[in-house]
Amino acid sequence: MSQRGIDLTTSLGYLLKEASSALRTAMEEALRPLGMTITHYSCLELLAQRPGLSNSELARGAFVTRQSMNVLLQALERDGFVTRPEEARVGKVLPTQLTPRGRRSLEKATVAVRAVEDRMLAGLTQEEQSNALIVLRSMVHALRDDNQDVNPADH
Amino acid sequence: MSQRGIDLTTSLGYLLKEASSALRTAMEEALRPLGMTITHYSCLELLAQRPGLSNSELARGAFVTRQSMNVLLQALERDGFVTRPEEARVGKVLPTQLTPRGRRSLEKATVAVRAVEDRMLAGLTQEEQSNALIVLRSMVHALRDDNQDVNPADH
DNA sequence: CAACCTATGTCAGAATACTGACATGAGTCA
DNA sequence: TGACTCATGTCAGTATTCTGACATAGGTTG
Repeated sequence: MSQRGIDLTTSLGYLLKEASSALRTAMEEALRPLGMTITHYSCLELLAQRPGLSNSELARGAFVTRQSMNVLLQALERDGFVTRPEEARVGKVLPTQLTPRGRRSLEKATVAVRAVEDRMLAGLTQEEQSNALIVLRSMVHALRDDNQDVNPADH
Repeated sequence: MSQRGIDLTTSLGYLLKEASSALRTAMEEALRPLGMTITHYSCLELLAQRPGLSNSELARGAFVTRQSMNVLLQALERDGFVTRPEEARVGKVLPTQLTPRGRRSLEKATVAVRAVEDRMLAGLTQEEQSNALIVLRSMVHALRDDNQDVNPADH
């Protein structure tokens, strides 16, 4: 009669959280010697690949609120890792750029993070990895707010 | 010469974080009407499946520190969702039990969480799901602290 | 037995992220 | 043009989690 619980040992949701937690811990340990946090690193990595990203765009890319990213950006700007124009050229958007110092800092972090990711992927075939990519993308898509109960309409 | 960045669009680590973030947001929205947080729910679910778990064991199962779980347990005990003995029968371990009220509260939450998980799994075949389980377990294992560079020695 | 190590529960302070709120700029629509 | 909606940057306060620290219980090892 009463609803049975969710079996944690076979729940994809639980295992997803476990894997994410393990990755987070490993990355924190790898970045700690560099005095860098995960959000800190994510911000620099995003800026390296897509220079000129705004505060809100960086927030979405790093999976935090724009308020959290804002305080981080102010610290990064104060310490000379990034630069932002005084005023917006259009709207209120302030495009952010990496400084040479920010780029150097990111390079060390990338080495450390890549080592963690390589360790995580060890023991998985190329096919398993690409299958995992597909499955994770499907989960992300299915969980979107704007995807409550509509039929699968491909872009 | 210089280390190239990590391509976020094809990085399993980044996608893992994205999926985990999406799941977290969806679960928060589902649990908010019940006045329950994710850690809160995780604690009750763990106790339902393995009654008598200690504070530290619950912390590991919910992927938080034992300090965080401790403050949560004190609140849950104060509000009558769980009970703990005054003194430890052996060592310092205080086995925790769900109260009837805690069990009722959990049942509503399980329904909400199951709906989220079903939505996440929609569009995935049974085979894709079990393959994803295997891949995630492999990642978790590879990231363990006590698994730095030893040869694959099974259990 | 004594020294050591590990695990646990707990308190206190620090760090981090979040919610709420406000003003402003851009696009839409009647 | 004016009203409306939406997104952005930012400030302030709150909440949650973490790190540091301590005392204690149990097992291990010499």
